[in-house]
Amino acid sequence: MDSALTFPTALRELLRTHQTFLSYAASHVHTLDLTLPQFDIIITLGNTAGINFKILGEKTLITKGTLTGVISRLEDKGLVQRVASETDGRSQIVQLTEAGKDLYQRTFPEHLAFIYRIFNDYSPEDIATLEATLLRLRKAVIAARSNESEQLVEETDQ
Amino acid sequence: MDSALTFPTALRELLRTHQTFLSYAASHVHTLDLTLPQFDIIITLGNTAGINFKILGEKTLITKGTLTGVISRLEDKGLVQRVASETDGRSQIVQLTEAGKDLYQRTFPEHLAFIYRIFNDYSPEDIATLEATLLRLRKAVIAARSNESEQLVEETDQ
DNA sequence: TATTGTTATACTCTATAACTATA
DNA sequence: TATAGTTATAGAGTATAACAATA
Repeated sequence: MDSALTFPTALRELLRTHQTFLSYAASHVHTLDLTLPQFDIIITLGNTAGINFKILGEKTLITKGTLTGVISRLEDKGLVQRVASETDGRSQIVQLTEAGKDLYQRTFPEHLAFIYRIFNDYSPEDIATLEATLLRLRKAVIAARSNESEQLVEETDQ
Repeated sequence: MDSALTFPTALRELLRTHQTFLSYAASHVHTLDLTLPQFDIIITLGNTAGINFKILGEKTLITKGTLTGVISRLEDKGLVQRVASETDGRSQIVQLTEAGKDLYQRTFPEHLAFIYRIFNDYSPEDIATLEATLLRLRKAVIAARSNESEQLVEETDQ
């Protein structure tokens, strides 16, 4: 036991929980011959008419330079396509192709089912509680991140 | 097509929560000039006398080939050192150097404090509930992972 | 001038397999 | 034969900055 630590060690487990979960989720995604960022793009585009690079990057937390490469690889796989924006000549819309839509509709429920195996011993109420807990956590992280970036903006001069 | 999703879309938020959290945690770790896997090694080695590659890989979910590179980079930074095992000629023990211990003792509490900013609006009971929820989730993921593949990772409780 | 997306660079992580040296 | 760790390889993501086209 780490009794020397003055901070709750359970928070170390929080980090480990996230890591373990991501590793588990990735093991399914890799069976689709996709990376986690690539699958993230697919499910973000799912059930939309297309999203431009700027918004897509904000939603997936992938910076623009990286996003160009990720989208190009998905394009090479025939899963997404670039379409010029009609309202802004600088902007490119990223859409799922028909193959991409097929993949999304086939694998997203499959992915959720894979995730659901985790919850064998959970009651429906347990799952609802977990989802509410995580949603609140997500909002709290976003709030903290906002405060952080404000501080970073203030510190940009070093 | 709107009824195509038979699974709660809230689980999509679960993925996003993990991602958002990791991104937030990474933003602090990067200020230490460390990557997330490197920091993971540091906090795993913290308050231990050293761990060999095999166990270290199991704890951090980094495969051996990758681990060699990660440890070498940390060695280049003077934060860890390799020590030959006295009982097994094949085995290398990885330890924090004095600089590594300093870093750990200075930054782990700092990291937890950074994480704690998320919980501004949480009561102590809320935090306890969240920790219990996540610990249960972690155990459930490990159980699902065990069922999924034959290569079981022996988890040591802390 | 500011913004959108691309290109270029250098680094790190990842998975995999072949390899060595011990056991 | 099996195991612990290294090396080699190819691919992918990351941050960062410079850049072109458009607003």
